[in-house]
Amino acid sequence: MTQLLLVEDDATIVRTLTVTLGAHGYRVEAVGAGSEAIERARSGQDEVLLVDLGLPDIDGIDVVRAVRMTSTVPILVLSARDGRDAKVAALDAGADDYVTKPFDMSELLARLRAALRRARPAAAASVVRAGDLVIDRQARRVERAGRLVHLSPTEWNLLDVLVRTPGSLVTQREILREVWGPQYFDETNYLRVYVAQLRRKLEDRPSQPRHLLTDPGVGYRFEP
Amino acid sequence: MTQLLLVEDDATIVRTLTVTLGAHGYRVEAVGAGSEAIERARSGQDEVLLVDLGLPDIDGIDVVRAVRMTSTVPILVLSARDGRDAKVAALDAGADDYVTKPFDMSELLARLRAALRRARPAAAASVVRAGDLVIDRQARRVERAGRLVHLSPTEWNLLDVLVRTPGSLVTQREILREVWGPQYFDETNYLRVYVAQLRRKLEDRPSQPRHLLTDPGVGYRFEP
DNA sequence: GGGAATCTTGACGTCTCCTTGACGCCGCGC
DNA sequence: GCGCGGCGTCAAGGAGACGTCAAGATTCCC
Repeated sequence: MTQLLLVEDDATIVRTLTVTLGAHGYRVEAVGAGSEAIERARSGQDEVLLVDLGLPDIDGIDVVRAVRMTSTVPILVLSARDGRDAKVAALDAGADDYVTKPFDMSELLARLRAALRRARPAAAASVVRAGDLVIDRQARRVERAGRLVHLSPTEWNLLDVLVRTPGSLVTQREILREVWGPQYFDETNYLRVYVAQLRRKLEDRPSQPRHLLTDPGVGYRFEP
Repeated sequence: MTQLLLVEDDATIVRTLTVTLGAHGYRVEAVGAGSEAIERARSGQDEVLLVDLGLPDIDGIDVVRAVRMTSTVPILVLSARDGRDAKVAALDAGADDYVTKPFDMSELLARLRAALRRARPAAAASVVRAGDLVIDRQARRVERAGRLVHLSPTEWNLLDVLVRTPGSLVTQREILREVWGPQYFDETNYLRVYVAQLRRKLEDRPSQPRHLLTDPGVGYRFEP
């Protein structure tokens, strides 16, 4: 269920969208005035905003601008105006997308998915936790017990391959191909050396690893 | 200057867009085939992709999907097809936006701005503290132990790029692009010189830095 | 036009990282 | 009991990246 705030004063459109979006996994909350919308957006309970430009009190573009002052929530603007200037103004005010009425519902849904897809990883970043380890793939950062751990490029690439699929086995061949290149497929020496280095840096007792596990003869896995 | 990869096989459109986008602050690199695009996107040197759907070798949607496997770079799809299905397919494959040809240039520019605004790291707090350092990004002001530290323009720009995402690694390429411009991507000399200058001004023991850290062969990070 | 600040460039010593080989341990099959 | 293969560990060497310094070159401001 995705919480969506609809800012729209036309009761017919509100009804249509509430039903249709509701059928596609959205919980729709509707407000009719821009001032209400700004206040409610501040509470941060909505994951995405759908803003109509034709509001009774405030211009929709000002709503977008006001919300953007305090929030990075995705905003889609709906409008009957197909004018170039309105689009540019809305997008530059901070809107993420602009859909012209009459709009196609499957397109609107696709654009909502796209906006949410972008917004979500940013909020719940691609961070993997395991015991006292924090691995932030985006920031290329590894912490152990709150302290930054320095990894060499190869060490990081190896860890990244394993962490990408937590808990599941990655074959030696696959690791070698990803980290060193396809022609290194039989250099299992490298794996032994670098896995050992990672364990020394990341495990409490490198000789009895809890996170970087060996499947003898097959490959390695990262266990959270 | 923003580095943009244009994936388009029609030479006329390439020429038009290169000129027009170039006049608006984009450095346009064009490739005509999808396979080229996928390979080049992997290098991570482009800040945004503009993909045409009608390519000679691979379907543009597959290009989008392939790039999305390895990258979160913003992708705008250009297409002559106005069909609902094509839009939905492209957006669900990972495109950030879909613009129908013939498109209005000012709208395309606005959509590019919107996509880039989202992609750029959510501006960290305007004031960042680390030890006895106080860095006010908005005021362009740096204090160390309560005393104002003077930075040259380049020194400031470099520090700003690193402080914008505290704790996360910034690649050499990215720093050079942001501070000196895309064509300086291999002038790592500059980095060494300016990082050293910053350390001399900001670190207690420049030879054992605590905040401006090196990841040899990869980049630098600001550690609070 | 002159001086100061800033940027660019090159050289050199130092350090990190990747690679490689040797050795010991363990489990398994003979 | 013994040999064998796979794994973990260690350390050395060389290539390349980095830190440092200082001398031009350039820009900017007065």
